[in-house]
Amino acid sequence: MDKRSEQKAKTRIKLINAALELSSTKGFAALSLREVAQAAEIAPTAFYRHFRDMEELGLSLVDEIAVSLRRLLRNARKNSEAKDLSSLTRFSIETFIEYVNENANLFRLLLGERQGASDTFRAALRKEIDLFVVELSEDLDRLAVMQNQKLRHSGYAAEAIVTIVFTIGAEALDLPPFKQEALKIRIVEEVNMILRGARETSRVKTKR
Amino acid sequence: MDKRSEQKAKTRIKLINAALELSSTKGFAALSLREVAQAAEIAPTAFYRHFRDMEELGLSLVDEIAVSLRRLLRNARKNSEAKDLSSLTRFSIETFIEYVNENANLFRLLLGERQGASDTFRAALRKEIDLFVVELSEDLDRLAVMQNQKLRHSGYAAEAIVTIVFTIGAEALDLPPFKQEALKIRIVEEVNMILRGARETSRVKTKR
DNA sequence: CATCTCAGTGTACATACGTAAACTCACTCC
DNA sequence: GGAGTGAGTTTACGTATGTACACTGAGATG
Repeated sequence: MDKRSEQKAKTRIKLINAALELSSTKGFAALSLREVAQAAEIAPTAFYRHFRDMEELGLSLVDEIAVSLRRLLRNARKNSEAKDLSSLTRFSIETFIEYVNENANLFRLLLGERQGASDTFRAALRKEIDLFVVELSEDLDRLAVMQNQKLRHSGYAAEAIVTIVFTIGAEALDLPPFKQEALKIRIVEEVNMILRGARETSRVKTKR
Repeated sequence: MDKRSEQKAKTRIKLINAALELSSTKGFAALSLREVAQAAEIAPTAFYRHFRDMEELGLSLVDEIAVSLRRLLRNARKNSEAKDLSSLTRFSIETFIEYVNENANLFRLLLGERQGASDTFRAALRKEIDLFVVELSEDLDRLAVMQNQKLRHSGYAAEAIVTIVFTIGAEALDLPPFKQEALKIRIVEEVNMILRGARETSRVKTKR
């Protein structure tokens, strides 16, 4: 590869990381172009060689989130063979919390900017989350078949699960490791609740 | 009441509303003292007669959210007599969506600043949400008794429900009214899923 | 090798920021 | 009714912001 464009790519990454780093403490909306440039160790005006403005940088961050989420999904699937649903749930959530810890800044951005940010920004994030929900929904269906069970509207179940896991999981970010254990249990419990509720019981005990 | 402090209270409210208004588009963290003062139609330096800095204003906004949430809960309860659980769920969620629409800015702040903001800010919001969860949890218990049912860990159920309702409900903010109907159905469906999963079935079908 | 390209720099400017200080003047209070 | 109070204003400051413009110099190109 070009030595020139290689160097450019490097600074671009420096900018992205700087923005990620800074946004985790004060929120992306509060970042200034200059402070990002400074953190990336370039002159303010060099910023424009990479992005038109802060909004465009923001969209690149969303891309970053997107590939990161896909990696997460891929990893979770790879290790999900030949397990029963309950230990699979537990395992997936551990994978997830691990991911959250490793990508704290990305994750903070993902959740923090769902509200508040610009329309473009918000829409881009929504799209990524929806995609994640769809994938999980398909996994749930696949799994139900494998286990000879029926789920009703796995779509709703998936959305509910993603909402819970993402939102409660975000709290892990501010917690010391030893407290994260309790959090995991809470999440597992709640996800199981949803799965139980989604399961089509062979004969439901109706009161009347 | 004092004519003087009456006037002061009025400007204070103007400041709070201005901040609320502005924060809904760009996020609270991105607000400057000067623009809030300008929106409230006072000189920038008069801001200090009311708050030490923007952080203190923020905490007042959280207070505003707190009383607003309590009002919501009170209203929902007042109209919840003599209903079965499923229509009660539906009704509560309609009340909630109505509330969200009427307090759009407060609500955006509540959700948007859960991440991102300062520690004090975040902690204050967390406290309010937790309180809400506790109240809902008690309501669930009370209801279960009334209907002669058993719930397991209503606490988890309440947390899951609040998370779902708040997060998905927040999407209503960006939706035209005619699309909000579909959203309500989604929420109702997911909440019912959780409630079904939380219900202690008289005899659980265990595999082994 | 001469020339071109372009990521990054340095300087400059208008504008917005937070806040200190000294002020005004409608009000409260004795 | 005269003194004191305090919400709000005006002026002023040092600092940070976004961005235009002219530049440099290492690396690509023919």
